[in-house]
Amino acid sequence: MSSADSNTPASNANRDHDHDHGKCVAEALASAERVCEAQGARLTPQRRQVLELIWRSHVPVGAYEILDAMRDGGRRADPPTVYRALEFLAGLGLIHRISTRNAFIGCSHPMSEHRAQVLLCDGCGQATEIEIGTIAQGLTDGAADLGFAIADQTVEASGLCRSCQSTAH
Amino acid sequence: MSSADSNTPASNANRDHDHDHGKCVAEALASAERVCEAQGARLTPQRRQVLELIWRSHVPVGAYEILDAMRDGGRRADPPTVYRALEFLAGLGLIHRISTRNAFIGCSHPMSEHRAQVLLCDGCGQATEIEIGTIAQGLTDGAADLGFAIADQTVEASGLCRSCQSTAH
DNA sequence: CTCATAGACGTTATGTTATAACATTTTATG
DNA sequence: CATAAAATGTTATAACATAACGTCTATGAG
Repeated sequence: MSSADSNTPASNANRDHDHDHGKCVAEALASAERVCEAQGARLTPQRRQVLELIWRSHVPVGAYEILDAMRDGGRRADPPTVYRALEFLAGLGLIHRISTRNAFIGCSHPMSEHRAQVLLCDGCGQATEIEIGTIAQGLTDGAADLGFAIADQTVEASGLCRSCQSTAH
Repeated sequence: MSSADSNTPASNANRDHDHDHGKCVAEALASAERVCEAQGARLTPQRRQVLELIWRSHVPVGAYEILDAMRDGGRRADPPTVYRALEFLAGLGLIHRISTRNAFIGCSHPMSEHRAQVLLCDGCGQATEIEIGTIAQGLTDGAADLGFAIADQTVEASGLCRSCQSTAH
């Protein structure tokens, strides 16, 4: 087995560029099955395919890339098909929308309630989901001081991951 | 003069729904002049108009709304005209792009270096820029722990502002 | 002054992302 | 099987953004 992976889905926060990605995917699909089961939701073949396509890498994937990939796979598909699947998956917390990129990534720990943050590497394009409780809470509290009740948070940062810093000259 | 305003541009963090908005606009334009002066940048009539249109309210404004407003004002305009002005203004920190809304707001304290957060009310639509240093720093530090060097942050939260909570039933 | 330059702006066309609206099929269930 | 709800198909269009290239204008060097 490869490099620095641990056994938890959340381990992608520390993943290497050459981690065992097959495992990421397998875990993600297994989690998805469990989440759907638990919620009484149906992970149809189409939804599953979209989820798999998103999990092909840790680079956020655009809706139309997914669409093209589905068509390459021989399936007939149109934008609403993809967006419906995305809406479904996001609703269950199985994927996250990356607002600054108009793209989507698989959620690395969909089973737990979380308010995550995302790091986006300008070098390799990979997204890394992290969860710093003090950020989510600090934002909630800071807003509350102004009487503002937060329902939803979007926290995205771009920059360079460790390996892309080494690579850069 | 109206309600709870103080004299600092940053006061919009606490602004009331019926604050003296003329003052917001006047201050914003004055700041813009100073920033441009300081940077050797030119606040052309067109750029100034876009900035004024963004400052018509604290609700994030889409590029095509700006475009329509410019046309209503009798000026001929096309999308690149607007996007160029937006790019210019954002480059100087005079406006911020709201990624989760594909829209823009005037920056409430453009003179100072800052890594702000934005609160978006789902009721009235207003955006409020806040600056909680521990959030920006916590994110930077948390990323650094993973070897990730943050260059840029996007922190947006949606929910209900104080007055929209009162209003809601 | 006039010429060269760079920045700003005009103009056309197109690329990219997302959703509205309504028809049809599939699935779960009584 | 009948039925209702969920999922999907289908067409069309809305909404957001930029590429590419041409023209104008302010400004400074000579």
